[in-house]
Amino acid sequence: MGLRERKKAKTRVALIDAALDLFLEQGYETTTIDQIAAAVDVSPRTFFRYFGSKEEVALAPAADAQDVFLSELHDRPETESPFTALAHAMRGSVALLRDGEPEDKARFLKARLVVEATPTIFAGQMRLMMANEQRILEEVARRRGVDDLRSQFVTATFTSTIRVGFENCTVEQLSDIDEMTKRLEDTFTLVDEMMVPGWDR
Amino acid sequence: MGLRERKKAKTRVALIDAALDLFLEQGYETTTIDQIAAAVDVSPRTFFRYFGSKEEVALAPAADAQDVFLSELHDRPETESPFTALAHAMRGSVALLRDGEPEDKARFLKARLVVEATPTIFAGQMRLMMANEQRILEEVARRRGVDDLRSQFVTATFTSTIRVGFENCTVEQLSDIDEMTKRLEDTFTLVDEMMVPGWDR
DNA sequence: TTGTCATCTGTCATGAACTGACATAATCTA
DNA sequence: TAGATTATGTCAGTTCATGACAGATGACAA
Repeated sequence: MGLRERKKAKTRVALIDAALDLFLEQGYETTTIDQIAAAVDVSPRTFFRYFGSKEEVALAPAADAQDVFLSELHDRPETESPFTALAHAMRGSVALLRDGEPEDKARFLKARLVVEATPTIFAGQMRLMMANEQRILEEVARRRGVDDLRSQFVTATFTSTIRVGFENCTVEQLSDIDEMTKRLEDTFTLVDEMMVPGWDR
Repeated sequence: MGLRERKKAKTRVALIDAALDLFLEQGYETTTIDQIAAAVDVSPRTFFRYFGSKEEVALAPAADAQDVFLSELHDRPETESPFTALAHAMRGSVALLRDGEPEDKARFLKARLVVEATPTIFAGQMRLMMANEQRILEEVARRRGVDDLRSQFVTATFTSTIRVGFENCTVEQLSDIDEMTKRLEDTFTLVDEMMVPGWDR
């Protein structure tokens, strides 16, 4: 990796970190692009060369996490039923985060706090999840052999499960990956109880 | 109702209609507040006295529809299980629209086309749905007697059902309420097949 | 009817989020 | 080191959104 590429990656991360810190400190709406750019010593125009919008920088960690999840999903064995594969892919993604760089973990949790605190960003995350749902649907349809209403419902149910699992957490729970994992498992268990056996086949 | 109040309601509807027509004609991003205001012969400043943002005018019909749904939900008999009450409230809302003023119907369908065509607005609709979900959750929790993970899941499942039912429609399906109803019933039937009896009690 | 009050509306000024154009500076490659 | 690429800064301009104030309009009582 050349110097140019390394510098770019560094600037990108610096912009995300500076933005998240400012968002947490003084709120998303009240911090300006100028402030974020100044904190990293680049021009405001350069900010927009890294991120298409102010919203995008706040959602960058979430977007990255979704890419990780998708990659985990594609690595699941063919024998697993769709929902089982989805659940394990989720567990794998959380594990990667837990065992990864502390800075990455901190960044992810900060981003979650910002999302929870800002309706605009929360909506953006929903849009992100919906976009991701299309990619998940492809995998579910592939495993089931048909792209029908049921495949869509299995996919939507997974999204709901994740959403419910992450939602309504206290700040403590939001800041602790183990707590998150526990909550997630409770929700997966609940789904198991509520669904007819073989519902996702 | 006094003249002032009538005038206000008229201006509001005129702004929505003008905005939706412009959005459909030339796209959401490219139409300006100035254009919308000019089409209704009011100042741009006045537009913002009726709607907090450009997004809000596009989502006004969706927001109104959600209020109707909530009202239908509260009218459902106590004996119905949560999901049954939700499904019937949805049927009731659609029926009200079907049998209501043709202009209201046209406005609702136009708004749906705009939402489908515009990612930003789509995200906004998600935010609306999430906000509404909180209100739905209250009713589900009330009927079940407890606000727990299961109540949240029942609520989220309903939201998913509606979303899947309305999603991936052709423009024709989007423009025809009977088609929408049919699709919705198919989805409700599917949920019935996939869930364990009494799952929402 | 008329005068007073509350409310709505238009005008103006301002700030912040973007975007295109172009020049400069940094990196890469031969 | 020279020349090609690519990143960055500067500048000008558009649009969204909001506060302040003045004028217009409907509401209401004497």
